[in-house]
Amino acid sequence: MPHTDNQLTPVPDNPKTAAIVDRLLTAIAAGDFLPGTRLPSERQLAETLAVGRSTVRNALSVLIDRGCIETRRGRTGGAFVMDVSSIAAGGAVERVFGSDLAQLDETIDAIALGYALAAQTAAMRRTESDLTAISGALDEFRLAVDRNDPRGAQAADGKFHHAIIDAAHQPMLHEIIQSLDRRISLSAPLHIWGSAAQQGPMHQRALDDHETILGGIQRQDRAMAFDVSYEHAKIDRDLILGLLGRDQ
Amino acid sequence: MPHTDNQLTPVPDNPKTAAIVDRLLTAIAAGDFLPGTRLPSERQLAETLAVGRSTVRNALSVLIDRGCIETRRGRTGGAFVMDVSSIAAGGAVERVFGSDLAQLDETIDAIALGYALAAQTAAMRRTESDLTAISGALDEFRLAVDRNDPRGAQAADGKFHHAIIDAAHQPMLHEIIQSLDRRISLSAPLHIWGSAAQQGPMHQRALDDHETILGGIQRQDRAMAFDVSYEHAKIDRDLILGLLGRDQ
DNA sequence: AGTAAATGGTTTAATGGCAATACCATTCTG
DNA sequence: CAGAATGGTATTGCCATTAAACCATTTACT
Repeated sequence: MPHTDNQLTPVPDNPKTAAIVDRLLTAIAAGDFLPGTRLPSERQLAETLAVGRSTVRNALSVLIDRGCIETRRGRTGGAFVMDVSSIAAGGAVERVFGSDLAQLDETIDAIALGYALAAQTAAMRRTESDLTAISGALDEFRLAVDRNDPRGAQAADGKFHHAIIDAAHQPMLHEIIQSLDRRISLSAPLHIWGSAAQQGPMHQRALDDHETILGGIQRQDRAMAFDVSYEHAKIDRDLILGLLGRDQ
Repeated sequence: MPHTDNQLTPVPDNPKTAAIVDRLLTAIAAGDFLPGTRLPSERQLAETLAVGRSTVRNALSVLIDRGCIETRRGRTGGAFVMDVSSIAAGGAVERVFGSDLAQLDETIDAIALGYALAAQTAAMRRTESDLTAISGALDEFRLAVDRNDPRGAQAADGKFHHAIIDAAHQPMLHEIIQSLDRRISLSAPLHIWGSAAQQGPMHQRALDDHETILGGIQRQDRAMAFDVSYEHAKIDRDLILGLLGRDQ
């Protein structure tokens, strides 16, 4: 009965530094900067973000502390995104979500709903060229799985889901899903398969799901697209819980 | 094909003040503070938001400039939320969305999708007590419409939709919808019916929609819940376009 | 080899958002 | 009329942030 949600939560300190950390983690989580990749130079980030270089450095030092990046000097130096395993190590999940595993589950559910809504909407709005893009990404994924190429599979997987979101023709949906993804990814990157031991079964399940989802979108069967996407997104849940060493 | 969305948008200046403006607008848009209502005192806001009173005042002055609130002094003074018509006047919509009407449409579509997803999810997850809450809000709404009580109808409408979102049992969905609502509401409050001349027909349409939505949720007919909610949310689109004096 | 260029790392001083505090002006309550 | 609660104003100081140098390291180019 009482629906009094207080929006008036405290404002964080060091707001600019925090905002930069936020943006960089978002970009990393979104796959704009894959592990091993170099971030833009400090001077460039300062200009892009319209802040001083010192502030950028403060933000970068936070990311270094969290083990998300490391820096190298020299002409070809820079800030490099750490490998997934390095980030996942050291209990990053616990550091972010603490003991509140319920919130983690809730976040994953929200992400799953987001992807499912995207697939459902894509089923209604997709054009022929959308279908071409999705099916192209699926072919890539299948090829990478056959080749036992986890890196390629990861890239193709991102492309596939991205193509579906594009097919929903709703840019804000894209933003929302990304911002939700970030909440998980900053501690346990979604694109985590590269380090998973049980790649094989996961990839096979993902491949089946992808094919079913594409079929649903092609036939404009939105219930199918929704349901399979929803369950599919929960793969990440299993992976993360596996990381935590808990079976539930 | 190219899916390179740059997350690295500039960091705003005066971040704390901006954050407070943001939170207050969200709260207002969410209906936590209805028109005519008094906001918490400056000193109280400062404590709640964990900022200095000067910062709160800076934020309030922004809201005053935008015509969202006005202040009165004295013991019973404070910052009062302006009436809808006052906010809607003066081309506030144009000021925010500029000439980019496409983005406005896109935002409304995203909101509609959000409400529709909430209704669909509610259809799957609702408990008996959820149904009681929704149906209670609907009764209130019907009563207010019969009484020709626009204020009451507005309040009951908010309650109805809120109850549906609650029934989806996904708190983040609630956050997301609110943050989307805010983008519109800060310039053209969604709960705008109080000032609409064509209250009657709108209320009747809303009442019919509400009943159909409740029926869909009761019968767990998620397609029905989704579709009617989606179209229902577009009522706001018609209202805003009407405000703009454009027929499309 | 040697110079230039591009990067991260460091220091410094100036700026300005913000916090803390006190006090004034206004208006209602007792 | 006194007190209390509010918005409005002014003062002071802190510190996050900026800007501008300069240093250290590594690579590219001549």
